[in-house]
Amino acid sequence: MSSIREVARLAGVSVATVSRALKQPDVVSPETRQRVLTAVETAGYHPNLTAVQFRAQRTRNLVVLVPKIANTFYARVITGIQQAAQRAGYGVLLCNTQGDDQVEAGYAGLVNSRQADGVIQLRAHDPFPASNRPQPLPMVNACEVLDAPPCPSIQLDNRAAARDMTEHLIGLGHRRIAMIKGPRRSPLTRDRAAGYRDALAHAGLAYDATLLQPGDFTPQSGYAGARALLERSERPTAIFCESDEMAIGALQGIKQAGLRVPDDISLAGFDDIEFARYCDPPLTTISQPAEDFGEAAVDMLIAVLEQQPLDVAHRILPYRLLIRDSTAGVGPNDGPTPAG
Amino acid sequence: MSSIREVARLAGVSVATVSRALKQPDVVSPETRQRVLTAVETAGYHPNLTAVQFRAQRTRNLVVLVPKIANTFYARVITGIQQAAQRAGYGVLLCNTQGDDQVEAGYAGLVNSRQADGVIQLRAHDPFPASNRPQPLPMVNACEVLDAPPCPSIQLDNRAAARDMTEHLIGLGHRRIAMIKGPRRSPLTRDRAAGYRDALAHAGLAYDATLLQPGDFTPQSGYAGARALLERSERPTAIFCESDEMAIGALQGIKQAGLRVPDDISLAGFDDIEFARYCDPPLTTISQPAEDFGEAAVDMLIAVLEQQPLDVAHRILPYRLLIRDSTAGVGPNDGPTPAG
DNA sequence: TTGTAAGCGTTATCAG
DNA sequence: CTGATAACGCTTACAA
Repeated sequence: MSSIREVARLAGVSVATVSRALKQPDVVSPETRQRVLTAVETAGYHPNLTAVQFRAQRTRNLVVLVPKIANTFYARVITGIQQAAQRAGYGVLLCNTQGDDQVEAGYAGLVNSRQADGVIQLRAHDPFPASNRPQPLPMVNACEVLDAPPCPSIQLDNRAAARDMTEHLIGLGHRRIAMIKGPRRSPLTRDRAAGYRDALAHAGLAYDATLLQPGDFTPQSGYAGARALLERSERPTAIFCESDEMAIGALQGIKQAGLRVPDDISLAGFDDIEFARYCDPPLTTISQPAEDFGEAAVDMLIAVLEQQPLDVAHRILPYRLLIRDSTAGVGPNDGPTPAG
Repeated sequence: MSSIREVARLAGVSVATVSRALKQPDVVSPETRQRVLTAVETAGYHPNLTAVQFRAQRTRNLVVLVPKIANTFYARVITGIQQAAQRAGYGVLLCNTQGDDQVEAGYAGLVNSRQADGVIQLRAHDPFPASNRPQPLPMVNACEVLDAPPCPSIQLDNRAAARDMTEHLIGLGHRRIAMIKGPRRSPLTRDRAAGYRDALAHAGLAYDATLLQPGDFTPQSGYAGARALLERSERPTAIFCESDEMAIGALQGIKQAGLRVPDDISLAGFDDIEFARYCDPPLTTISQPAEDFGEAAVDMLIAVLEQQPLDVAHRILPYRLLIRDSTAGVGPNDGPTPAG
């Protein structure tokens, strides 16, 4: 691999001139510039970016901490991140963390070891151990956000979205609305559950903790949650899952129990993943601007890194209630229990 | 950020000793080592990896060129890549290329600019322009492989897998078996179509080009392909899609046409993505060891980079025919047209 | 407009 | 066992 020195030798100029000819072309004479360009060509020269980064004391690389790359929602967020980063001239180091604190800390260490300039964290957890915490903190927290994030953040108003969905179900006449929740610790779960309670309270409906099922955002847990709910003596007339993946599992569980959606039971998801509209029936859900999360995260992180002021440190992105065919009015046998 | 010099100053030793204390602890005296470690602690020192890479003239980073990160099959491959890379002490630069030659060439350039040591290419395309092609080529081609790859490769025996699936359908009594294909240019498409023809020929069935529909691996194209096939006067009794995502779209198309799977028509996919078993009915498909592709690619690339001999330069990974509920025998009305 | 030379942080070599 | 020093490739004062 030829270095700048080789080019300088070929062009009969100093290395400084080569550098200038490439980085500030207008400051060298046209003839020199041409000679350098030719030499670059014949030498097959490519600047050594590692050397450039080393000298510049920054890499223009961003670390992205993703709990699970295979999750289709995160995949969309990542797509947005990549696009925005490329546009801004930054590279992306994608790290699959499985939500493991240790692994996250390790990857966050890329900033300490100056392999990257900043971190985009897609989980509600601070990956920087108190011991080696860069100042100012080059981080942005997106999607699942800490309660008091030590950095800029971008999230959905999960509580409002869940309230809207629950109100949609209530509006259809549902009174026994179950919820299959996400991971216990997640703020997402807490906020969506809060929105669900908000809607119940607002409609004057009793909150019944036995209508809540635990889950972990996987189809398997949705399946299990649905089966458990259907075994109750008084089964719910609607199930609201905190993610589409769980709803897809729940849908299978409901069908295997011999019930129909939405005739016998309504089903709602959250996220609007690609397969939601290919479900049978297509899934009513909340659509999130996944790619926008990624773009916004990159823009804000770069602003932090380049010490530009942020107009909003904590952004809320809009959602949409997408009513498809998996939710409908309660059937004649599912309404309020007749008196007597 | 403190450098090795700061640590040396604090410990009252030379920078060389600090470096040794950290990298070859057994070569410095215990007391010195202890003093250095203490100094590292109080200085909050982290080695500057950029400097290390610069000096070592290698990064221990691998570039992965992914056509579409949001594709669930690739997501699994990536998961395998990450695991294997981490185990081997390599980092991963994940690049979403959308199958764009320009973008790929740009990312492959990370090797030329020494931001990465090698490339894992998941598409049948050589990302290195002839002009700047490193020698020896630090690349591995996995999943969708070039016909004469200029580097080690890992792939499925797509032709055999498609033949197996087609034979499964023929064994069920199907005679009019349609295929919804992947992108025209892809070797995957060509090989799977070849396997389909193999099976037809072997069973003495006529090959009917009008039973082939174009597609691009998206659910949308599967939907469109299915609708087109069902409009034929003599509709097929089975549809074999070259990917599960297309099969999921096709399934919706079939249902919307008022037909049942598998009663009226059998449907098969390819890949065994997570949602395949959550389809209604669960999808018969070919399962691929996606994570193994990733791991094998990393292992082979590292062998290339570290100039270790490869026992097999071109690996074939095993598939499994997964018979679920979307394929069944032909119905009484779907058999060979009665005479007269 | 161009050249000289320092310096980024690390490690390897060589001398002590 | 430890220290001094050169070198990796590049950019940028500063000098010419």
